[in-house]
Amino acid sequence: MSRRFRGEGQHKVDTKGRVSIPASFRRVLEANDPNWQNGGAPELVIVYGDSRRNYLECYTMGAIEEVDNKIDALPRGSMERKMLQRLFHGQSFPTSVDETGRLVLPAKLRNKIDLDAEAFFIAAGDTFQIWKPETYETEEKAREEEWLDDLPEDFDPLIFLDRKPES
Amino acid sequence: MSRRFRGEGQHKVDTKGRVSIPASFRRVLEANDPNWQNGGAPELVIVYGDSRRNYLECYTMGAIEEVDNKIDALPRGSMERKMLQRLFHGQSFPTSVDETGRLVLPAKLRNKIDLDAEAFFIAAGDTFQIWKPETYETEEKAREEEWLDDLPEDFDPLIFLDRKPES
DNA sequence: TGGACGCCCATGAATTCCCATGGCATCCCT
DNA sequence: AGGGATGCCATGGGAATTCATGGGCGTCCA
Repeated sequence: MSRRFRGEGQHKVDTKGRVSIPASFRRVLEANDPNWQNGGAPELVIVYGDSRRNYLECYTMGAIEEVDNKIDALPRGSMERKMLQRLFHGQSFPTSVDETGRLVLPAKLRNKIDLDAEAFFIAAGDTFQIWKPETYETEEKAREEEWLDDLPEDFDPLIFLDRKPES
Repeated sequence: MSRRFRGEGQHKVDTKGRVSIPASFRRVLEANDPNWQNGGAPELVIVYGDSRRNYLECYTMGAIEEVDNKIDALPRGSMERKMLQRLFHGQSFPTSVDETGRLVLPAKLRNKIDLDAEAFFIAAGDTFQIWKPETYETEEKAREEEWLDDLPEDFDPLIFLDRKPES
């Protein structure tokens, strides 16, 4: 079925660190978990990264496997490979969604992004992210505004779609 | 079949947020949904955007896939890519038209464009838009009038067809 | 021995599914 | 041409299911 996540949502985090994920995200996790079977709990991998990253990035089993394959293809001992292994193998946390559609975020992960009572979820292609709502609001929105301010009043981001990427 | 939507229409929105879409739009959605098969419910993606946008934009599966591909082609980590991902992956809602030809607009989306008992539909190339009738009337019509006022009495828009856009 | 975590159950609200109606237009038969 | 019969269209209502969220109880282990 669908390979990409779509949509956003905000859910409560209880004292145990349990948090529902948007229902539509569950469907994507299920569809991209080769071991998933009806009724079961889909697995996923949460990549939390180094101290500078202030959100959690969630990969479907299919997506993380793709990443793993790409890492395996890099020359052994190369810096790139080391860095990516640290990020995706070291700074990550494999888990699964329970039968009621919830994820359990261990204290360690919650503290890392300073999450308390609420969590904000947003789709980003073939992964989705979990943010502390305030962080998302201030950091990301601010960055967005700033960026938009450099553009004409009635600018429509869509023009990027039809422009060749520069760089 | 036809790739573009054509026409406009107005329909009632019931208390559950259900609203019929113009019948001709359904044919286009069906024709542009690779997974659609006779009798089934065509899927679509509703992009609602940030707080400044006061209408909903509906993409056929074919159209949204094109957008996705273009986003994938942008450099990872670029601002453009992030912005477009936020808009098309985050601020969007995947759904489908049911067997009776209706769409269900969740409260969140209805509130966003302040929709109540009626919804106005208008074709826009390979997408169509949903407006609160009053908003469309005041905002869009006004904008159109204003624009026309700047042009000579006997101006014919067809001239644009053969002219390169100025950018 | 007290968290941290896994598992089971519970509930109100939102959402989906299924069925129903009246109105129009079209098609077809006599 | 008259007059159904047919079929799609717009809309409504209620039942059934899923969601988001909360609480309790064992258990493992530091």
